[in-house]
Amino acid sequence: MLDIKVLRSDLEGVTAALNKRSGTYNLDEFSALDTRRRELLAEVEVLKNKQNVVSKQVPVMKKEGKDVTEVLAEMKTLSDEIKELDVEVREVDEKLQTILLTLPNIPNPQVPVGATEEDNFELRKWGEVPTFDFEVKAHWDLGENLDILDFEKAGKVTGSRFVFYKGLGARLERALINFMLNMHVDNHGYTEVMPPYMVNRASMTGTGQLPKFEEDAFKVQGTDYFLIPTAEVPVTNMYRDQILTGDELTIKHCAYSACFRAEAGSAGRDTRGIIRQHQFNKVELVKFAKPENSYEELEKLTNDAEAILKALGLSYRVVRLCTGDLGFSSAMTYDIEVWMPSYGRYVEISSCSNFEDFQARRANIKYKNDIKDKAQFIHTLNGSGLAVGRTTATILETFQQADGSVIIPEVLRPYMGGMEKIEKK
RNA sequence: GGAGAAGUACCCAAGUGGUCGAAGGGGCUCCCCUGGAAAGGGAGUAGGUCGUUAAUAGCGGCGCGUGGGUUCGAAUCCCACCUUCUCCGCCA
Repeated sequence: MLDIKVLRSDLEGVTAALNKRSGTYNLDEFSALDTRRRELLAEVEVLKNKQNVVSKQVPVMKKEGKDVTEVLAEMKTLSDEIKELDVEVREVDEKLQTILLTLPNIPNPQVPVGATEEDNFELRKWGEVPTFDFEVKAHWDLGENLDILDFEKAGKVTGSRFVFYKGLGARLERALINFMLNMHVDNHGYTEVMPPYMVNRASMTGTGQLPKFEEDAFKVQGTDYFLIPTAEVPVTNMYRDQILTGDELTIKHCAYSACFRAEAGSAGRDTRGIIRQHQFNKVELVKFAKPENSYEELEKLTNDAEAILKALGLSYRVVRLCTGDLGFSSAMTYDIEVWMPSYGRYVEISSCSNFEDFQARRANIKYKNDIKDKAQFIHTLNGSGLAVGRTTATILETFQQADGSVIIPEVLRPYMGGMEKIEKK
């Protein structure tokens, strides 16, 4: 959520900044409602003050034996007026709130202005793009041939965009989860969390999924719970409505979770394989930082995610998303894209963002250095470290052999019972 | 899921319609006492948010789990919901 005071003081500047994103934003309605709200408040608060003052006099008058019936009659009228105005205030407030909750974050000035992913800015590349002296197979073919991925059974059991991992496929996915978590906990100083996979409406609103993107989420029928689209939601909301102390920061959490996305409107994209599923595994990194060092923390967080790809020996690049490609809540995002041989291009495997105080304002997460200080909003950050299914897909494709077997990256072998290769039985 | 109990400030806790933004205790801060400390004595102690404003100054609105309602007036009465605890049921 944007700071209403900033909107008031620099409406044009904010409008211009938002319009660098995809979509167009007009804040005239906001402006009118905001003015109306303040007019109403000024009016009703004078009346409430009068009501408070007189209410204190009534018992005194009664004690003195004075007749209060006339005063009470007058107060009844006042009370009715207040109620009417309060209703109006509430209506205006709700409209204002809806507008505020549907406005995206202001891009950081460093974010390149652009319309589509074509305009993202490539910052660095790591590793050699793998080459093959045989015809490259896609991970879905490799997976089915090795009998470690089964799309057909998942289609029968559930529906499209689901998969069964089987045998060493399941083992590989699980190995990756453990490898990633261990590295973030042991080498990067994150505290592991296992979050709930369902969250309430307030949490979804806190991180920015609601109210605007309800159709992207799976709603649990008969409840007001949603299946989490990412562990970011429960982990960030752990600290909702809290004032943290300065010496607690930076808080760093990592969390494995299954993630659930309706992917409404994405039919036809990445339909084959495990790149775009309704349910997928992800290890997420979440940070709560002081504003003065949040961008430093974003660099570190991105490096922490990159460390996984380096250890696995997968070639990747890091791009800074342009304004047109930037997510709703983010002020700046680095995407890490891994080389996917079957696609013949880089594919997103991690998205690392600084939300600045956008989520903190929605979720009401603050901190103060000293007890005497005024509490201020913290900055929240998060990034995938990494998307596990996409990592599995990349490993299968990158380390495939001419005979259809796959060499297991060395760092994963301890997690795979020392096994070096996945091959057809 | 059923039955019961509870949610008051940093913590414990009193308060069933009016002068209650809220007794009392603990804690914390300051002062006295002391060579210094403890004990003892005294004083202070919502945080937040919204509006007004140049202002983190004043003033005002809101605030006793959350949201509604009744009333001239609600921590107190009514309704719904949330959370915690106890018992029962069910279950991994």
